[in-house]
Amino acid sequence: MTNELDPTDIEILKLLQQDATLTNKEISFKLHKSIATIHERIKRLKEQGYILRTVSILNRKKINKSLIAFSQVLLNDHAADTLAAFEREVSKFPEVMECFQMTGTFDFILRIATSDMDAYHDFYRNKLATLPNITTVQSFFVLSETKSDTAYPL
Amino acid sequence: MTNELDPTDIEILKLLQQDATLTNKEISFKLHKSIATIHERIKRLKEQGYILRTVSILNRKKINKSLIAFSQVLLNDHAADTLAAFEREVSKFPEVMECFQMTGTFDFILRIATSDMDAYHDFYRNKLATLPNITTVQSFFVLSETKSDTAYPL
DNA sequence: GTTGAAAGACCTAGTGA
DNA sequence: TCACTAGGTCTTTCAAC
Repeated sequence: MTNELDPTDIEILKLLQQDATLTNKEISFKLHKSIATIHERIKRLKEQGYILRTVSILNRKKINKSLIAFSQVLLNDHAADTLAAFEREVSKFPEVMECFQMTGTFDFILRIATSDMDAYHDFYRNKLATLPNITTVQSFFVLSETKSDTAYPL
Repeated sequence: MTNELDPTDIEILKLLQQDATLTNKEISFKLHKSIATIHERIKRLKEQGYILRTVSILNRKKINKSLIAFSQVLLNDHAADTLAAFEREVSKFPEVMECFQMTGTFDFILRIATSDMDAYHDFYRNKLATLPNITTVQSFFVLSETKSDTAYPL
């Protein structure tokens, strides 16, 4: 079986990125295909790793995660071991939802979710700033969410 | 019924943030509750807006979105109308997955998904840079993903 | 690759405890 | 909150095209 996507696969992925509670039946109706075809396609898309996982997205304001920060971190040593150690340790903090190594004037960008500025301060002081080899941390805070999507353009 | 979360609700949300394909039966087994209880809880969590939606997360490298950029945008005018107009227009671009208004030395941060640097360049030149009132755009590119989670800590 | 059919699993609402 | 019930829906498989 081929490992490339045809237009039906693309449409299925578009739909599931927006709403993964759609049943095979509903998708088959939208795409004018049989239920078995849709079932087979989705099974293959999961097996071949196109679909990584299916998750519920929560309303962060209702679960007391009102403050989102993006923190840019610069290290004072760029040996592979140092970078790997930072990645390993920072990933353990539950407040850190994302960690990317970046091009440019800093090394990493972190997305940090906390309840408020006090909680962020606590995280910064007692967790992030205790990691070795950090030169600077520059943080920016989300004032408002204009667009917040997990779907890639297809 | 109250609008606060008890420990069972928290556990359900934790599970569904990681894997929303779990059946009520599986969740009831993990949490040592009846299926009816789990069903009732999840229904309520959706109705009360704790669970916003359920989506499939795709493998961006397999769907030709290898390049992720974070772009910091500074505007030359901060009237409410200007901000709103920028938000409205930038949200229309499918490459823009996220747009947040931020505290600090710039106004917005955008997460942009494209296939490669050529595609990013095209987006920048023909879409983003054509919007009015932009003073500067500073972009950083993801070198590697250390952690990429949609789940909030609970 | 696609289809329809069929069996089994699951969802959902309701009852009574 | 639970156990149980029952109807309806969905998933999953498979022989056949």
